Amino acid sequence: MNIAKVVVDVPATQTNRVFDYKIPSKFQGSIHKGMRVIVPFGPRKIMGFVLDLVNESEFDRLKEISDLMDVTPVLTEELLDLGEWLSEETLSFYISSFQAMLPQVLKAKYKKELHCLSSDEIPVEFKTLFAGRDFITYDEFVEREGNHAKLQKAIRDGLIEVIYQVQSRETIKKQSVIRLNKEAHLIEEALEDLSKQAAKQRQLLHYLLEHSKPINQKTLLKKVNTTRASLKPLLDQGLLLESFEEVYREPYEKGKYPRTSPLPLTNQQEEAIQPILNALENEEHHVFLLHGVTGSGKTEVYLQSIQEVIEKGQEAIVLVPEIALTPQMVERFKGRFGSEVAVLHSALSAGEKYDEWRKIQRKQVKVVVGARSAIFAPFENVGIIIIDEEHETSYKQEDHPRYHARDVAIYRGEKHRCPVVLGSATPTLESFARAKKGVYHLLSMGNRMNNATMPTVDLVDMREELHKGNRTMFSIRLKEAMEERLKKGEQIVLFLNRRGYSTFVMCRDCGYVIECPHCDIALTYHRKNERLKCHYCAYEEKMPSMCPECESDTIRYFGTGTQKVEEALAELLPEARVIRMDVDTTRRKGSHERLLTQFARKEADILLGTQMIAKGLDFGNVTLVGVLAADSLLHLPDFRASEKTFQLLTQVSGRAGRHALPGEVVVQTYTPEHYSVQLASQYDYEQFFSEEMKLRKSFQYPPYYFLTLITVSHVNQVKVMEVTRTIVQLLQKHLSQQTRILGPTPSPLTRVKDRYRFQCMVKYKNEPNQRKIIKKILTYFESDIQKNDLLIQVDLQPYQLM
DNA sequence: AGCACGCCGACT
DNA sequence: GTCGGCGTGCTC
Repeated sequence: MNIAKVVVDVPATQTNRVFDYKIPSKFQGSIHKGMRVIVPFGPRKIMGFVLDLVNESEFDRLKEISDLMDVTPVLTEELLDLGEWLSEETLSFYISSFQAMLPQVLKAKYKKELHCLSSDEIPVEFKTLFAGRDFITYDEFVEREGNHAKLQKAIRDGLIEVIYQVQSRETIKKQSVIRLNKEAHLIEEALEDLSKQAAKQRQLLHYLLEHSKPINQKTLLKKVNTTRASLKPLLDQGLLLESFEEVYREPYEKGKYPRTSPLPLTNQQEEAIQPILNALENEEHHVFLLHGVTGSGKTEVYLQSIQEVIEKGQEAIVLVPEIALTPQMVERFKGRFGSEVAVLHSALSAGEKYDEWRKIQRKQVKVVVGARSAIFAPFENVGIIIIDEEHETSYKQEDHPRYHARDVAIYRGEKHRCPVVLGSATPTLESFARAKKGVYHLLSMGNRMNNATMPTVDLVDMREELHKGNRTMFSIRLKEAMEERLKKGEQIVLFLNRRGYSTFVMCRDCGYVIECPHCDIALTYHRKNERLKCHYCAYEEKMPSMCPECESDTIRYFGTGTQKVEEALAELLPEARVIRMDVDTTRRKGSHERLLTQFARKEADILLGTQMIAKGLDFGNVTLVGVLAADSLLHLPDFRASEKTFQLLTQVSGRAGRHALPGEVVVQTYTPEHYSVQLASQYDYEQFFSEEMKLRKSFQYPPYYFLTLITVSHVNQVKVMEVTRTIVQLLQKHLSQQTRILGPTPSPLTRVKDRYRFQCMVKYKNEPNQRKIIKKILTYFESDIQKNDLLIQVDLQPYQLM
């Protein structure tokens, strides 16, 4: 095997294939599939992944691999296959899929350097630029000098050489470890020779003689209560030896989590877990849909299934939504499986993520709990894959590769012949429909643990409140309920859905709304620095004191943000202690955890927050949940709006009355008659499912039809419309008769960052050639894409329609 | 994506 | 004649 097939780090249509490279003899035997290598590509050097090792190539002028970037492969053979499949499936570049499967620090960074070869003959202006240095970065050259012609001449004349550096960003944390460097009797001798004043040095030696084991420098100095100053002479004399050993960055302190044991299962849990255990035993791939109401004990089912997997010597992947990856959740897994667990989520630093990933790669852990990308955990003997809160939209990646973690899970589950468990109180219609059809295996848990009942839900019609003259954001019913809890010392969770309710600025006189000059959307008011910001581009401006249109000074911000609710709350219930949780108050590392701990310790009466408090929280003292605006999601231009509303209301209601105390939910809405609000208040998923399915059928939406969303964007609106129209025509010509193609229509966000956006939607039942046709269409527009900055985005099975 | 090559107009 | 602008095409 002296030839490597390499996918290079150039995300472009023309380079989306393998390139062959000769393996120099010095790398023979040490190079393996799945490693990163540095290869010459054109005039530069770049990173690439080795996909295969072969003996022959069609190409006759092969270049050699320059260097290896890894000692062991970073991608297993399974993941290499998965990456290829993922690229085909999502119409992405191979390189993008491979990068998506690895921690960010393994992404190569590139440096271009100018090396001075002959400092005598070099032109004066270069001499000052180099100022005696051997080399400068290309960026520095561009910044300070920038004369390209002169540079090229100097290169041609052999005075300057361009060197391309490829570096990986990973860093390995090392710690200093101290050990004795001589035999004990020699140390004893040295002790006698030590100066009388060297008390600390003596103590250090004594300590090491006593324990005779290598010890972390920090701990040693602490034990002896000294500093490195007294250690240094001993190292210099060669009595002690210092070495640097690799350590993992520990985002979760060791031993912090008290160990838990498996709890006895209820009958309901027992019935749910049995089919999973059977599948494990028979090594069968099945997809299970675990439909369990909030508080029914799904997590314990996961934990005990994983236990079984570990006992079989296999590994487990658990996905939880980013937002639910709270310390509470981590605690449940760490508590049960201790150091066998790696945790991967976005709040970790790049280095921490890399360390957790390495624990998986080295098989030092058996379980990974993580957000979407943890589905690519490089385990080689996966025994179970669990996706908690299966309906969460965060499982769909919104940029390339646009994959859904559920699809990847099922693909890997088939490969490893292991069960995949999808858990939810409110499954997606797609999954529930598949379960009903028998494609998935349905497991139901309809009752809560501890015989707790679901909290009663009061729907409050906010239109009536308005008629009664109540103009505040709290209904009389909610206000009374809150006062009652405060009196009893019980706690309250207030939920506000920010989406679709952002705080825009409007003039009360003329109705003028301040919009982003680059995007078709109202600017959002940020109270903190009195500025208006655009959520889609970086634009921001100062909050004006008068209307730019009519110069009236009655310009105000509208909408309901958590900050505004907090202020109103302070007015309404001045004695209540409120914790506000939103992106602003949880931005700092660990603040999420701190706020929740405060609330758990009953240091506050009310927890007010957005999405992030809707899931996974479990506080026994919470007996009231208030939903301030239930229908804020309902009117978004999204066929899943009703489904999302139902899911959210159900999830939020689930936060109350989970233990001994009964719970109550007050839902404020402007559309109490809407079926998703009604049925959520009755906890009737089945009924909601059948109502919603009827609508999906008549409007031809999933799960009856598959969707493909194609979005075209360009600065020129006419161009966008033309291209979209052509795409629609091409699709109509090549796709089957039964398939419906809608469009061209302007996107819900017609202009973003000064680019116009048009879209078309494909609704189909069966289109085996769709990807091939779309690929052809993309090739057709290839030159426009490359030269004219045309952008065509294809999203198969889109979640976000905006 | 870079980068070189090459063609064409403007200038020493 | 030479320099530098950008369109075209290739990268094992």
